[in-house]
Amino acid sequence: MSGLEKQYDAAAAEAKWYRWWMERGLFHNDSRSPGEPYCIVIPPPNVTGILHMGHALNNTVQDILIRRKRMEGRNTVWLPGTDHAGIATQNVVERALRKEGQDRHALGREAFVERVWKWREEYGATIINQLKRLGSACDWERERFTMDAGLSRAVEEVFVRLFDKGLIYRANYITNWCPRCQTALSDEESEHVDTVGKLYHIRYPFKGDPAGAGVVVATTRPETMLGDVAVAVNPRDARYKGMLERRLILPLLNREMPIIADEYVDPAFGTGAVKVTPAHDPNDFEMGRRHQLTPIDVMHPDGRMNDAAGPYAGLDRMACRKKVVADLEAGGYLVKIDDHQHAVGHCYRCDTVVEPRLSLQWFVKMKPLAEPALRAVQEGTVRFIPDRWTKVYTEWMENIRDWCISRQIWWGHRIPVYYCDDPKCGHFWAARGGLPAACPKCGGTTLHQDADVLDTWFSSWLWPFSTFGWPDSNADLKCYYPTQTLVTASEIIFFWVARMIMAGYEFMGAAPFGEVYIHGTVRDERGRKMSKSLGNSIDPLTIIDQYGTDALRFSLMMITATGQDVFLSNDKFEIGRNFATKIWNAARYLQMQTESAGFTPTAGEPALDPQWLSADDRHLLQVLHQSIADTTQALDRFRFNDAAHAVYEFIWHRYCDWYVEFSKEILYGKDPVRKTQVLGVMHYAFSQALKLLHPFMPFLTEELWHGLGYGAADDSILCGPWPQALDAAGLARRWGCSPEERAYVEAKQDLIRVGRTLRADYGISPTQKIDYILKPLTQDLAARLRADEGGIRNLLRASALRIECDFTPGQAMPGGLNNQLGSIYMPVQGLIDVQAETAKLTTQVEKIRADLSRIQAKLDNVDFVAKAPEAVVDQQRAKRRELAETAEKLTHLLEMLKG
RNA sequence: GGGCACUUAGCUUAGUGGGAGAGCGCUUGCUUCACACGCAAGAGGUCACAGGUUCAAAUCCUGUAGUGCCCA
Repeated sequence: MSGLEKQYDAAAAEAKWYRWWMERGLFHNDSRSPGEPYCIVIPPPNVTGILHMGHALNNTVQDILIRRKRMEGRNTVWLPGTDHAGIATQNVVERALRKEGQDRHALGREAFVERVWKWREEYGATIINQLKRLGSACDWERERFTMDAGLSRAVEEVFVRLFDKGLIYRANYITNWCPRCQTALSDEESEHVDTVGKLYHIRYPFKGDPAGAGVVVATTRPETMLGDVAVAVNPRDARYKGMLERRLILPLLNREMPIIADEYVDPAFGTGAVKVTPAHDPNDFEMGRRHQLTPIDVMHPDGRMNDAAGPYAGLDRMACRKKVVADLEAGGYLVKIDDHQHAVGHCYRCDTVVEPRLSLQWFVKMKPLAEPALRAVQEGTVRFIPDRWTKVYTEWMENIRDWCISRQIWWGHRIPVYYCDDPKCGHFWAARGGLPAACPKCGGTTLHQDADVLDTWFSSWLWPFSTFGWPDSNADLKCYYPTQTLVTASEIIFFWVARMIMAGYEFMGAAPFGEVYIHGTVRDERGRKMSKSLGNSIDPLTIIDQYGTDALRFSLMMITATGQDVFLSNDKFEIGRNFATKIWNAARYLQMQTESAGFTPTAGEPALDPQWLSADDRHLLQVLHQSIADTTQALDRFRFNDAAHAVYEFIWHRYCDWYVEFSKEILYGKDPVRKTQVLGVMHYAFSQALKLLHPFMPFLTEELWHGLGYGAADDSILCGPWPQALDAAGLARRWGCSPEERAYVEAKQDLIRVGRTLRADYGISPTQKIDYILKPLTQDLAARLRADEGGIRNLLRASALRIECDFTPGQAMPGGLNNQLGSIYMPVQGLIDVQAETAKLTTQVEKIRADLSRIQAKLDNVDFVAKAPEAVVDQQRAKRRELAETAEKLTHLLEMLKG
């Protein structure tokens, strides 16, 4: 056992032990490893990403689960990796190209994709390395990337199967179009932001009556009027009866349009008449279809107006809006402009306002896939924690809409659909293994592949099995699928969790995991989401440098209630750092005492002879086992903050505050047998506590595990076993513990606290030794307290301690009371402030009398006595007795004071 | 517009029917032989508001107000 340095060097320990774990392959398992499988797949971070606090929270939780299960002897695999983040990564590389004065179109598709791969080789490991700094016990031999050959093959396989089943189709439809990224987005990728916009009321005159009242329509996007093909009203709307035969003239473009009747129109909204723009609005598109109207697309993919916009061609959509409004006003068509709050879709990648736009895209038919996935959650095969997410999931699944999976970008899995270029044939089909030799329909050999790539989530939804080699069958896939726990944030329940469950049933015939733990969102002190653009992020790596990885992890867990959002500020991380320092110093004390006693510690349970154990020893052992039970149970219930609190409370407030202080009397004393016993208790308790703490603070605990010599040089704390809690019977059998004795020790601690308060009240310096007198309630207690006299004296910093059952103060002196044990007096010559002391005791008596009368009122209530459970009534009676006794004793103390 | 969550000490919060707890901050004293990133003692709460259920409500129900999130 080498001496521990005065200061814990977190950075050194982190580098040392992570390498050490890796070298020993402690994070790796396979189907041949012993134990029941326990597997987690990581929510793959974007390859472009850098670690933020959300990742820190997410991965700390996973690491705690994995390390704990590993210690319990399970065959654990935590599978890590990254996703290729199609749009985000393409954006990053395009930005780099622009800086060089290039663009991807000039470069060409093949060269561009090559360039992205090069970028990924150079920067793609950033977040992986950051996950390692977080201490993540991932099985790095299994690291995957969604663009790997294996995962790409899985994507192709899935596409072809769904295509052949008729679940993938191609259609002209209104999709969320990002004019900046120039691609379609899925509904989930368009984020609605409440915006105060304008509602423009525009008059469309009747044909032949240009100055007449016409029909007034309202719109939030006036520039889309250029694509109007009709105006719709509700058929039951009396205001428009008889107008259906008349025709309207579209202002600015002077296009003649019909008025149509459609049930969709809400007569109560605005004027009850709506413009119909099938190429730029999903509802209008449906209406257009119902009435056989030909859509007019007035916009280029980049958001500029096209030739169909006539004089507005070439203008950006926002500039066009201004000009259209000005022209309408000039022409006398603008009736009014109201403020209007509505939700506007924004691209989740670049925050550009999304344009609902008609385009030809690929979709997945979701209803058939959703059915088993919905059932799985309703039947409890897949469980959400906290439970409330079940409802969110269910509602989304029940109203599921088809998934737009094609993206007009180059970085991603290219859609494996091939077209026969023979104009007489026109066949297209999905195929595995690249460009086919000939068209299966006409035999033609001029073929081309679809230009689009797939949504990144189309590869992520296969993650729990594609990462294990699917579609090939193998031992690991059989062993680890289904995985056990998925840990993620609520933001991607729809994007990812729901779709994984669907894919699991469709392709593996089983749910991909049994439980989904949804943790909260990391926010700043003011409750705002941390984001780069707000500049309110706290960088986990800065925190790691400043406080250490363990401090970051432990602090996060201490302040994060299950499933609640977490509010962070820099100084919150002091919790973990201070705790780490506390533990370090407790270890130094233990090591120091161990060395000077010539004691050899062991990791396991020491041979403790119950006949030598003191009440305080047994108390600590009981409290330890309570803490083991509490921590274990909290972890089972995903109550990470409760688990962290349980360990913190034990180490700091039970072990350090009381037992270490108690131990000094013996360890600085002369009884070698007691020294051995106390050191045995301490090493046992400390080593078990380190184990409980290991999932939270992996580095510090490994450092101390070795530093205190608990394992062989090659033995890691990570290898377990996880501590097993003894129940009351077990504790009694093993060490002769009893609840009664536990209560005695806690009463003794309270008595010491009362004595310290007396000292503090009289402003006596902690260093000044003074006398105390204990007056126990019974001779039995007197005997017990005498046996503990040295310890009590030490903790009170008393020069002398008299223990007398029949003590009566000869003069007024400060005193205090413990219910179970008796009174404590502090004989201070000439210092007693009778008035202050009387006031203090009087307040105490008054408070107790108030409590007493409340309880008395309860017991006088016949309904309470008749209807409340007997145990509760008994408890109240016991309490009444206890309070009455206390009041009596305090009154006695008061009388003494008066002399 | 629909749904979900939250409102407890100055701050961050735990606590799902029977004694209001913790961490930080604050006050006082202390460089006490592991630790000042510490020790000891202490102050501080009409549990958002209004009703209801119950012998009993921070806790269950209804409503109101405020805050946040999700969906349309």
